[in-house]
Amino acid sequence: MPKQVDHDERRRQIGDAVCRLIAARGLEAVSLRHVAAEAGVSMGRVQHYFAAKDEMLMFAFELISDRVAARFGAVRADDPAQHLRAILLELLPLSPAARAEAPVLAAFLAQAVVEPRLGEPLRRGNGEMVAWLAGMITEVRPGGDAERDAMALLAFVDGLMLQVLIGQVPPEAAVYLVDHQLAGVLTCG
Amino acid sequence: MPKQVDHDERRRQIGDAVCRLIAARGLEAVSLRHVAAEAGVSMGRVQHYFAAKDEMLMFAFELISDRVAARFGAVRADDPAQHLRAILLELLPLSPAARAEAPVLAAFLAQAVVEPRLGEPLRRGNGEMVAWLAGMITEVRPGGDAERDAMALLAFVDGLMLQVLIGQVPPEAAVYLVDHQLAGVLTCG
DNA sequence: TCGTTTGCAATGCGATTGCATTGGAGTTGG
DNA sequence: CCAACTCCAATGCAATCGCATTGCAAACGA
Repeated sequence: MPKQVDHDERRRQIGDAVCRLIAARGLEAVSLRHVAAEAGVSMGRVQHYFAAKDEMLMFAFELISDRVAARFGAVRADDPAQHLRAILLELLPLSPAARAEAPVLAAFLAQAVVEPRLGEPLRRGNGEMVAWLAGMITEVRPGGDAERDAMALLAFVDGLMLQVLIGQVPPEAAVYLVDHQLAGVLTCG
Repeated sequence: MPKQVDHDERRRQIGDAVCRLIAARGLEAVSLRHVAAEAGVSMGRVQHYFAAKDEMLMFAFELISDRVAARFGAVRADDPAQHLRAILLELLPLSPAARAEAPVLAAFLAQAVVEPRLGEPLRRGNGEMVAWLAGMITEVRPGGDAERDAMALLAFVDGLMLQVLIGQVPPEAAVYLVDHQLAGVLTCG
């Protein structure tokens, strides 16, 4: 076997550069040359690890999806209600990690409107999220349409994420809104 | 005065083509040539009415903003609560007109994350919307933090619009969710 | 040592981009 | 009639795009 490098690590570095570009200047700024420059590598290397631009973008999408999932998985809480709240807040661009990932998510979310290949994994991820939220809601407040409340909560934090990203809602206000929304779900119907 | 045409009408026709392109294939499909082809005119004409691509995109943004505002203005209801509900439903891609405009709004919304010049008018429009919603909420249910509930409602329907657009939530379910959310706001805290 | 395979850098190519330029058809005030 | 002005079609141009091709350095098995 000749010269060997960590293939996955190289792909991850390039995918990172793609995400940074999307976060800073949007999806339309992603070109092979820009990605190579952002990653500090040659364009030949980018082409060596990704056969086509589209494959690179899909990899970047899976990369941030996995990263968001990892952040969710790292959330710990004693109380189920606190766990629920922590997860919802984790979706908002409050922490540095979330602030870096949220613009990328928003860009892919909008792209999914006109690109069915993005919509499919996005729907699956959202579906799992709804199922998890519904389970948590049932645990905290048995009875009632937990799945409906889970879908409503997810739509709410998704929209709130965008509002915070465009500077419409300051982060502290977003936390306040989430808390009130959550209270409404868990106490009222 | 030499040959005269309806300048605003011509700009509107081209702006319409831009919106159709965005709705069908996203912002990145907008090029002078594609717009000209979609509008059924020559590229020279597009250039004659818009000095730069950016100006054309901003015009398209104002165009759909005005159109959404017009749809809101056309909503009539006897009951303030019914008025509130009708406006919220009008934001979702349920009617043919809203279905055509929502993908365009979503594209500009995502673009506003990385383009401050879009964020400013978007924030102003959202601010007016929140003020109106808060007024209606106060009218239906005096007392309580109406502005907070208005912001929450707006974030909720914004997120729900995206969920419907990507096929995550069917339209009927969206109506059901809006009704329940509204009931929560107007009856509980 | 030598051939083979991997990992890339470099360059080229056709297509497409936004925009500038040119020129002419059509209309009207002087 | 004609100079002037609007409207716009056509074409050109430099830049950038995604992708293909080429070639070579490095590393290992034989």
